[in-house]
Amino acid sequence: MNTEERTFERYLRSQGLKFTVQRKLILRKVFAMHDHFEADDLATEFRLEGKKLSRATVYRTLPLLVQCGLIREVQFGENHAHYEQTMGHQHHDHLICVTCGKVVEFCDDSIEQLQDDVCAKHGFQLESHSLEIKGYCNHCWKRICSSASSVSTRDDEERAR
Amino acid sequence: MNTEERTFERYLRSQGLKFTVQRKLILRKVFAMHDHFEADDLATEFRLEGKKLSRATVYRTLPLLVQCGLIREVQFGENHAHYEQTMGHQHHDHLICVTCGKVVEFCDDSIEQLQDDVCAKHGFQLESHSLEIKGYCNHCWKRICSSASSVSTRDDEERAR
DNA sequence: GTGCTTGCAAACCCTTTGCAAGATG
DNA sequence: CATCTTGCAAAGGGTTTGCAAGCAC
Repeated sequence: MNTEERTFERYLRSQGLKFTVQRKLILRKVFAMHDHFEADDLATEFRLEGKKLSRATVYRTLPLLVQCGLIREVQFGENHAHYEQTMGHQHHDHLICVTCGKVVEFCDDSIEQLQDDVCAKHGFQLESHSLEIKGYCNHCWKRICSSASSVSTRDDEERAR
Repeated sequence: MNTEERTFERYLRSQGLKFTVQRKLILRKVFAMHDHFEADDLATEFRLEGKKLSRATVYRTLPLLVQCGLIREVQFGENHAHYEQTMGHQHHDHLICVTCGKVVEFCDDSIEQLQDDVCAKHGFQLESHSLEIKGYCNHCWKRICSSASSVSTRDDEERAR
């Protein structure tokens, strides 16, 4: 059993909850995901692998993983939840390309520091923060500049897959 | 006709769209709102005033107002959209109390500058950004510290209304 | 008139929940 | 064996959409 599993099990027991097969499978899948994922991504993968694990269980388990600090919820401006691992990933924020949807992670200590200052100034006790910058990535920006008439949108990209 | 209306009308015409009664009513209501609002807030107000204006029309109109720059969408970590006016409101970000839900607006030029730098470093062309800091407001933090056993949650606050 | 808009209701997506059957400690 | 958990399917919010009737230009 690895670190995440021990952390999760300890958390569950501390709450009088049980470390079930399903919860273990979800934990493993979450830690096998690269980058960001949605609740539905997990459910779909389980279905594809032929593992019986209902959407409801996924939706019930993710908040537990958030509560014990193994994952965090991130906002990408869409009206549904996205998650990412916290372990082995220091805190970071996201740059999102509004054209192709590409997400770039970045970390900036100065910004973090200034956020602490803002909190202090307004008498807030900081708990978490999320900074989401939207713009055009290098690739898309060049394409827009070179041919303003035929811009590929995120929809086009998705259709192309 | 005031500035917002002229802006909206000009935008609509430029797109071959029409400046209907409903669109004018929604625009006015939006500019009569204080702070932040949700699509449903508008629909509900119209209903209360006895004005016939369907939810569908509100949902169809808000994106138009975003596209012409009169309002912007803001994320508060809930899985549905919130909006705020842009005119007369310089760019700002939000501090959100995780306990009582209070939202405080703030503006920090240094943070803005650093965001520009981050974009430049990653070859992004900045389009917009949103910084959302969650924490405990002064009031809630004191209450938590003084009585760790009886913390009022946002749910409690809502129930109390 | 032509074409964009509206209202309605149904559909949609993401998420939550009640319940009876099944697992866990 | 008491309790927590699961899967199912139904319900729940917020949002979108097809369609026929209604307006704007």
